Amino acid sequence: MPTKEAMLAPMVRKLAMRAALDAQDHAAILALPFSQRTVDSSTYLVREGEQPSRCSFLVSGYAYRQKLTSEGARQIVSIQIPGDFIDLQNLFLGVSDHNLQTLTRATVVDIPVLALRDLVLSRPTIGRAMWIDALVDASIFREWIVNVGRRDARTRIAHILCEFTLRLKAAGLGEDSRFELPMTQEQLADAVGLTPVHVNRVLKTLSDEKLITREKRSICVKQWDTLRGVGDFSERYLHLRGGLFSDEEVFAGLPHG
Amino acid sequence: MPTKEAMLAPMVRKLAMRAALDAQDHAAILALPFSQRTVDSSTYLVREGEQPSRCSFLVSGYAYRQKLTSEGARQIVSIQIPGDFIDLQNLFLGVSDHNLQTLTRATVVDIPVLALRDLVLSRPTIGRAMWIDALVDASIFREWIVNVGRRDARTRIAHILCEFTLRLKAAGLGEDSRFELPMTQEQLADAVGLTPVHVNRVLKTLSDEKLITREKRSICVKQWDTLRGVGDFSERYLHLRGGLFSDEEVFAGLPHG
DNA sequence: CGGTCTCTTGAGCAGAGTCAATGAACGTGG
DNA sequence: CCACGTTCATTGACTCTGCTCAAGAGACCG
Repeated sequence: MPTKEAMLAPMVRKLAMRAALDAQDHAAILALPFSQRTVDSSTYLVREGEQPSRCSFLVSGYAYRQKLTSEGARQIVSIQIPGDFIDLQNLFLGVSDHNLQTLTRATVVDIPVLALRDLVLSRPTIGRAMWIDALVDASIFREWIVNVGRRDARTRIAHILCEFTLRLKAAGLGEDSRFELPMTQEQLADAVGLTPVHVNRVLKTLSDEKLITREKRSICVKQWDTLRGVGDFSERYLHLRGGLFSDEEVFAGLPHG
Repeated sequence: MPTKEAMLAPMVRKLAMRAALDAQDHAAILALPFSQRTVDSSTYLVREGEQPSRCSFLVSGYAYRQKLTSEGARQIVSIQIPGDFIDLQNLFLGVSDHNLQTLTRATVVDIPVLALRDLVLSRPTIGRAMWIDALVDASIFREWIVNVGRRDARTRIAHILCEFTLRLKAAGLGEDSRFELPMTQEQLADAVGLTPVHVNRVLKTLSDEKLITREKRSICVKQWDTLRGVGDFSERYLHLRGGLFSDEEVFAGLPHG
């Protein structure tokens, strides 16, 4: 049984990436009330229309936010990785406007909204860090609109692979440029607004061209520079620089080509 | 020459819709330092890569945020209407990740980022209102991802028309369900991820079916209920209820059909 | 070992794009 | 007040990217 501190430590790490927390900030975060749960993949954490009274933080595992159209089509609007706040909008919005679902078995920490609001008010630096987190989230949404609205299938998929690579790297996950992508091709399709069949064909060509390799659900970027070009990818929208990463750190270890 | 109070009054109105401001909050907003400018249509207010030192508030006129792909394609990621904060992300993000451009001749009020940060810290209710504003923004981005990713052209365009109708109505603009849409079909196309030619065809069919009427750049919704159905539109994501609007107010005056 | 889920591949189709020409609206200067 | 240029809207003909339908192959699991 992990201690309370051990469960909230990833949250300290996350917020410390966004703003310079002092010792009191650390202590205030670790003093938060919370509950913890581990759930199976495909579990709904929040459903559209609900009024959640807590905000969740993803300790381990992956999750995604999705919305359904009346035709039954699903669009994934974001992928959350370990160390992400997954529904910070509950902090101030009453009713959830989307569904939040786990991608894999996952452990989340739930924090009462009211406690988090107090924290944001009483510790300005933490408030700032959370603001930044929410704003970066919004920036990623904007890029996804561009991705889905104006890029062709090949570019779109290369782009999202680049995004995962850098985000996982920034979160300290994945080794070199290999990363576990625990998504089915159907889920990937729902994230980029394509059909699973077409995603499959595009992945095949990327793999035939040796830009990536695939095994099971793990994808390995073999030629970062080329994939970056194919995906029309610029990391500006991830706002990694705002944090503690220099350019060298961001790109270190990614294979040229 | 309008007084200082007159220029900032719309901002008070906007924030008051998001949270219950008291007299001190009002005074604090009206005491903000600011400069004001009126610019022509198509003027860039912020360019991607810049580090703006001020946040802009749109007093009159329309604006949009857009990003360009390396192919030269443009995607509009949001439309801002009078009374909107148009780049609240400058509050805490250093480098702009998108371009901000006026759609029409517009008057904006620029507020130094530092002054706004102080305000957010010193007046918690105002901070809360701005949080909500940013979170609603993000919610709209999510819906746009769905719109562009999973809806066909007809549904997509009907949906965005519904969004404008309600947002303009909530902002106290537009009479009945008539509203001025100061966009070219090319701009509308860039907002929904289609080509101008196809937008034109879809608008024609909507107009042939008497769901809307068009004159110049003004669009009038004739059969709200039907258009809402065609556009697979649900207003939840606009989070109007969080504010001062009841259901009756939101829908009042929209023509049935 | 059968069932289910996911991946893969082919064949044919269609929604939206491209290219191109015409027309309408508007502002400007002569 | 009219001629002209520019911008935007409209329409047709044709193309193509990505979708649909369908079948088969792996992989995993109880």
